[in-house]
Amino acid sequence: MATPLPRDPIADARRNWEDSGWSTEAGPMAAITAIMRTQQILLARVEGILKPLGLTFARYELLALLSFTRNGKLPMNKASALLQVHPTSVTNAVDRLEKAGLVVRAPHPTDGRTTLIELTAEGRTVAKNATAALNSEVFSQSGFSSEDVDHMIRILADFRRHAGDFSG
Amino acid sequence: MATPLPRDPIADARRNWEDSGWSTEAGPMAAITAIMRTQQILLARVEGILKPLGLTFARYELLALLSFTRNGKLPMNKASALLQVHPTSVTNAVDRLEKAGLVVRAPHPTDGRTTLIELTAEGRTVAKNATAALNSEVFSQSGFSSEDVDHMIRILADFRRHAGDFSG
DNA sequence: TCCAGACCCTTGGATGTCCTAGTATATTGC
DNA sequence: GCAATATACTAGGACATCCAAGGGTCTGGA
Repeated sequence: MATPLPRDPIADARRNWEDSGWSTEAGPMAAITAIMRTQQILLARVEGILKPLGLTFARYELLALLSFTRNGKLPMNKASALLQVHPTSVTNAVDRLEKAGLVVRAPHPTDGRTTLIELTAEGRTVAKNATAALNSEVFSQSGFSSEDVDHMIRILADFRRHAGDFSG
Repeated sequence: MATPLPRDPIADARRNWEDSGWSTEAGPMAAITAIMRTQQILLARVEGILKPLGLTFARYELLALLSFTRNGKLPMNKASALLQVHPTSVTNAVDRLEKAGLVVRAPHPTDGRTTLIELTAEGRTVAKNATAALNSEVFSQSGFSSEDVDHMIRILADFRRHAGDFSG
């Protein structure tokens, strides 16, 4: 990470692919590899901002989701569906957030199987601060031009819809 | 994954951002969140293909990198730099690949600090099979149009260069 | 020549993700 | 009404990633 490489390793990989007879697949391979790498860079930035606040990206996402609900409550399974992560990942995040006093678990009033996650007052404050920090430190200077942002949102939304994330 | 959501959760998040006074940051937030989710979807596909071959994406990347070198050897630190992951991640991957007989560790001829990773004959075969599987099962039907692939490669390369990945 | 600082790899610890069960509660269908 | 099926959450395990530390090896300047 310290020193930039002299050449783009993904462009090199693409050339290797083409030289090996996979010309058709070289482009998608390069695009997918670039997405993987970009995600890694962005995640590192986000976690760097959240760490001083005692949060990780996974926990922040849950906190932010709760803060945008009307009453700060959400069933675990709903959170799992909206965040599109495995239920055990939500259990893990809630365990840690609860230990930090940012959320509490509460029984569902009518369904005994369901557990509600409730934002605490402190959790709401931390969520607000974290959002402000991410907006000013990451999102407002993402490194993407405005046109590129729009373009990516469109491309990736098409992809996600096609992958079955949502039907809208 | 089972059932698609009725609406795009990222588009909803974007609306929440705008309603909270973060209009400027809403776009980049949505784009970045979409990249995170897309990476997750793609990684799951890739791992699903590699699993029957006894590989994970991390191990495959190392195997593929080695298979494209002239003699199938690479110093650990070089692999770490090219794959752009932490040195300990390479140690971890090599440990498992070595246990599986796909690579071996060898001392560097002139620098006593350095360890070389060497592809075994079996490792080369597995790498070839894995690449063929990924090309036919993932890259050849990525879900991105040809234009979108080109566009993303350009956008993400700009981003990665700007982030310090490479200087070329 | 020789030692301090730089570099390389590994170990140990914290997190997160997924999968596979296992337990408890709801729902459905006969 | 009761058994079979479906749903919700959690425990345990496998992997991967990063960071912090530690021990071995080089190298350059005094």
